[in-house]
Amino acid sequence: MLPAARHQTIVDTVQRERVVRVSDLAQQLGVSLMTVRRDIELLEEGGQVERIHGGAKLPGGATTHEPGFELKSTQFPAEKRAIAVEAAGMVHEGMAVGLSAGTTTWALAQELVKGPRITVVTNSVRIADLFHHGASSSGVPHGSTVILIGGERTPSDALVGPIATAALKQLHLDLLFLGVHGMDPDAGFTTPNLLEAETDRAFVAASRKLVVVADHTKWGTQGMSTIAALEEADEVISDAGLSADARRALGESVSRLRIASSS
Amino acid sequence: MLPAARHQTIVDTVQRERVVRVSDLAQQLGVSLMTVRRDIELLEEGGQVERIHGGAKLPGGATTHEPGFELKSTQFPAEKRAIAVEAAGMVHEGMAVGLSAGTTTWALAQELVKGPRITVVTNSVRIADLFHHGASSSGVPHGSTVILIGGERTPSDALVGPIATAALKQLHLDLLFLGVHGMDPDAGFTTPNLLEAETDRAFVAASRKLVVVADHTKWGTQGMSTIAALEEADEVISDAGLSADARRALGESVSRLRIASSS
DNA sequence: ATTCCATGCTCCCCGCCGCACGACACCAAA
DNA sequence: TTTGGTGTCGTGCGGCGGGGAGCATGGAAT
Repeated sequence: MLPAARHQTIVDTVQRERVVRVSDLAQQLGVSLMTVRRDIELLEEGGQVERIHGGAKLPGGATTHEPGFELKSTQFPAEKRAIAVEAAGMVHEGMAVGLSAGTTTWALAQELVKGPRITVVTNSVRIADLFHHGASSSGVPHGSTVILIGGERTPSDALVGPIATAALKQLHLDLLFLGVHGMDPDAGFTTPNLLEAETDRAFVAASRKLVVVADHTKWGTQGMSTIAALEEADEVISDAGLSADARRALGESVSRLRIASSS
Repeated sequence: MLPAARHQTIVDTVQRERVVRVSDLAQQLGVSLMTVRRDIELLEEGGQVERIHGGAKLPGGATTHEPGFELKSTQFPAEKRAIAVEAAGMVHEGMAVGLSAGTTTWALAQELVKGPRITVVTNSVRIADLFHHGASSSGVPHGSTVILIGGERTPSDALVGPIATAALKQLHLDLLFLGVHGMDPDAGFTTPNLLEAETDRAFVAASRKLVVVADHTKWGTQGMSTIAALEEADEVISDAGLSADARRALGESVSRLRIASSS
């Protein structure tokens, strides 16, 4: 195995596991402990991992948040935040707003907590938590009502399944912010999880207006399951990194394309 | 287990439970009390948790009004644990089990996590979290399926309301463990929260068998809203502190009264 | 054939962890 | 309030396991 391939494997493993021990890596890679240590030393200089006693972890204070999640949420913080701020501007007092599960919608939720009193409907436990005790920790109670849609839990902390879709059929939302894993002119808005796609479709059906929030990296990605065609979205909010191609295609398909500026 | 992984688990647990005790963490992580204390000390310097007597809590949380209050309120005394162990013995592989929200059912959930693979239906976010995260952090995934019933969130972390009751109407449970705030020969099983009582009634209706878990302090307490009459319970599990009066009254009303011994 | 370099090995050092004891905080009863 | 009891916290020491430096080996490039 080439050193470069080994390094890549180590980085991948660290990103996946958050923390790995030298001995495990050595066994997995079929090399000695010393080699792994030296690799980690190199990777640390490149800032790709952080060395700790007995192994390596992903760099930065990534350990401060929760499994697998913060990795994505810190990937493009500026862009996501900009999108969130832009999206939050669409929300007014008293509205019934839907938030699908995802890192972008989570960033949006962080903005909405600071905003006017609204009713939030979500299938993300994390987002519900944010409103629930995000409120109490900030001292002044946040008046917003949060309805958490039930169901079974996916690895990404979304609640999905027949319970969730049935609950959504009873509800009618003014506005839905949908986070997606991919958007593509052919496949439309997609997610890799079949059950989550079904729940997202129920979300879409329950809402009068669909706003997709997606940073530019989502363009061109096709998840396994389609949530909706591009044309079904009333608005798409993305960031300045979006390619000209994408802007053109989205501009033709959706009613309005907003580009959030990171300023 | 690596220190970093341990820290991560501690932070996750604190975020999930709001407060944890050193001894529980030590047991869960398989390390000594001293190690946990040292970890918490480090994490406190990083501002990720806040140290309190006997454990840790999430930082800056408005959960505390009086010093040292939190631990007491969330620890489960021997009685609750004994009840939980007794109740857990009724659960077998593959069953569909309902758990209402409450501290006693939460204690029960902690036992069930260690037990056979089952399907759990609950309206408590904390119980759902317990199964979800408890699994990943303990290394070996817990095979149980957890369905979280949706709705609006009460201060006690229960999800209630029409969404919740509608979801329960679709489900049929083998067994329901119901936690109550009070039980009384006249008022029956009660809770102070009207919405929660409604959801609990839906729980009762969805289940073939009703088991009420309640420590002896609940006897004689009348909450504002009645969930069910004493006669509706198939079993009641309480602890040795239950008065003779209570034992007689319950013995006449329910099919079976179990007293959990704290041994 | 020679040089270079990545790898593995070994010894020694150091940080981490657990145990035991004394000090202290919290709670409860008077 | 004071007093007693229980459980928690902090420190010192010893053991253990991982980290680091230097050297030997083997393969590849020159």
